[in-house]
Amino acid sequence: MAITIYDVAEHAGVAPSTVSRYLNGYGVRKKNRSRIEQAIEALGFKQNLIAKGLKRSRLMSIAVIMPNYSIFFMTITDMLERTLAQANYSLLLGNYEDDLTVLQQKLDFAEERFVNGLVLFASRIDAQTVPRLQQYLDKQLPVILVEEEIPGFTTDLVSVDNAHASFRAVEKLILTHHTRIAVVSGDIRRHVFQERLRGYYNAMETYNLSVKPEWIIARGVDAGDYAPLHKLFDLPQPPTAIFATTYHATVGTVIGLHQRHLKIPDDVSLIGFDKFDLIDVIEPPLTLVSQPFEKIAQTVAELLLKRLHGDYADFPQSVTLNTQMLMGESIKTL
Amino acid sequence: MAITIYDVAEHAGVAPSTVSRYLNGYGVRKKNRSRIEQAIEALGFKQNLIAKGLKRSRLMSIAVIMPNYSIFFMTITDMLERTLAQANYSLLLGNYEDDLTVLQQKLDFAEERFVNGLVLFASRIDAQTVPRLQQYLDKQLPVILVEEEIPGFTTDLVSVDNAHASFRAVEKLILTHHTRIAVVSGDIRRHVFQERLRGYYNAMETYNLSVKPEWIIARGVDAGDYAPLHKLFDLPQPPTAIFATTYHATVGTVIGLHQRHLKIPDDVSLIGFDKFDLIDVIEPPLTLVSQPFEKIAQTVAELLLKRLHGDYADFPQSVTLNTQMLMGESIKTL
DNA sequence: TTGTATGCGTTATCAT
DNA sequence: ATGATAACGCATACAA
Repeated sequence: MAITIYDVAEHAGVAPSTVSRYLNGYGVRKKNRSRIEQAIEALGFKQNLIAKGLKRSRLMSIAVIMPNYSIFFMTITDMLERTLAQANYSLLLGNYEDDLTVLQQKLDFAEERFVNGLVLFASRIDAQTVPRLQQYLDKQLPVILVEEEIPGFTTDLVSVDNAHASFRAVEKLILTHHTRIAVVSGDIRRHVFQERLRGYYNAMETYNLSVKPEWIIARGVDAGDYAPLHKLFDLPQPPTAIFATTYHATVGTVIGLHQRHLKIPDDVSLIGFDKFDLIDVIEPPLTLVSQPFEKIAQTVAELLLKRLHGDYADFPQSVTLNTQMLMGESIKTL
Repeated sequence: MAITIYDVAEHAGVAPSTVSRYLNGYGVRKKNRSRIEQAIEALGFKQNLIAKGLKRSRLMSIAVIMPNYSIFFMTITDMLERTLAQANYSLLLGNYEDDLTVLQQKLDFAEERFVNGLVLFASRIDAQTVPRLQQYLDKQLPVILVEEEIPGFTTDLVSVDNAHASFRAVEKLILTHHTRIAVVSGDIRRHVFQERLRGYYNAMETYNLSVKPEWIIARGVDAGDYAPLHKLFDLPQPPTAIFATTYHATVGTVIGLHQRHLKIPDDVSLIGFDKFDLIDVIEPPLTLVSQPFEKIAQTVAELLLKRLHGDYADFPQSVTLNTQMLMGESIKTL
């Protein structure tokens, strides 16, 4: 078969266990070390991850589980892959389709494959799943939550300042004298979008502006369904500005407005969320709340690696990263 | 530790090897079978994939390697995951960033993890990588290519009728009396886009229409760079129709035309490629060449599973699936 | 068909 | 610091 530590040991004139120790970073006499290194080089030896796994019950892999394969999750995952691959971890991908039953299956699936840890993009995860996740932690399997916390589950979390970012975004509109500001929100059942909506309410309240319920489009502008958006402009006093709290809502709003022959920013001002490639193609350039994807991925990876090394000193960490406001030309000063 | 086949064997009053045989679908006496099943149920036994892997040198996983995490690849991957998970295979994801050096690394990485097979989305893969891929095949590791073949490498391939689909698309424009038809193409270095372009040329030639070189925008309308598109309409005789050969090109073209205040289809007719969710949001509904994602994924999975079962009877298979033309309202009859 | 015994490649325990 | 040896959980050659 392949080259094993026995072959290396023989070639180097030491015992297999010494080779093993060398490979795992234990102390080895200088002379032996160089001989082993030479043998490894000469023979082209590579560790057998399965055999190692059989002892360790871990396969040097990280489960990355998300509610769907959207561009946001995949962007983070992509960056995660680069960092973790360097640390010799592979990614085991899972899509739980926003279904907690499927999530349980994926968690089982991942554990049966002896993953070393879990990165979970949480979406509407409730108490029923918490015990299952707790089992991961109990088995010393780190769980890092991204974007959204899970009520009742204490673990590391990497998220952004959703409420604050939204506050600033809406404030920006208010300071340019907009008072009738509508919101096109992502799925309001998700905590992250509730937070962003909360930022909106806070801003409106802070500046003593009243909010009409009909200004809040709660399910976003999903595939083809921009009727809610149109209703906005059938109001006797239509909004002069829109705050879109997610990428899809942003793009959907742009097209919907276009469809209605409303020009940005002349007829309606817009501030959106998330800068992905397709957004560059929109005219005028949009003013956007931009999430630091690279930084998110980096933070997740660092935190995960730290836990994998057994360092739980600062557990649980909750890292909140700052978003950035990209100034485009989609806001008109009234 | 966990429950092993030894525990099951003891509980069932048989030898461990009998349990193993049962688990692997070999003949077992009826009485023993039911006792084993009962024991498994009672003990909550689950196979240890690592131990199994140590014998088989395979970890019940499939490497899915792609040049980037675009929506096309992820859509297929998503569907692949569902089918393969049912067959107890996990997906090991890799992004080779359109870089053949990285691809080699990913191939090594996957093999070190003892994947059972490989699904490869090929993009501009040349002869230098072929020997490495051939090694996979030589080790009985099936390699299924998706969308694009690799010159000099013989293996299973699942693709769509790119040239034919493009021919029909352009023909559709021609039959509605368009003669000046431009193309916004995906990266022309990729075989798949060359094929689509070929379909265009074929159609034009078939109908005795001449093609001006300046009608061919070869790099697509990438992030923000729609200058090439604008140049089209600075021509003394601008095109009356555009054929966009990829999703990005399609969306980019829509926005670019909008930017230029050209209306679809009144000013310019458009036929694009690929129907993803965001496209639903475009007005008017576009006429599109639609790829059968579900069918592609299904075919890949079936073919892969067949190979994994050791059935190479019809190797190599080249399955070409039919695209569909979705009739929208983006073509004007002149 | 079933049981026994051995090996897959590594790590860990125990001496030395 | 090093070497011999026993696991880890399963599959299989061989014998029965």
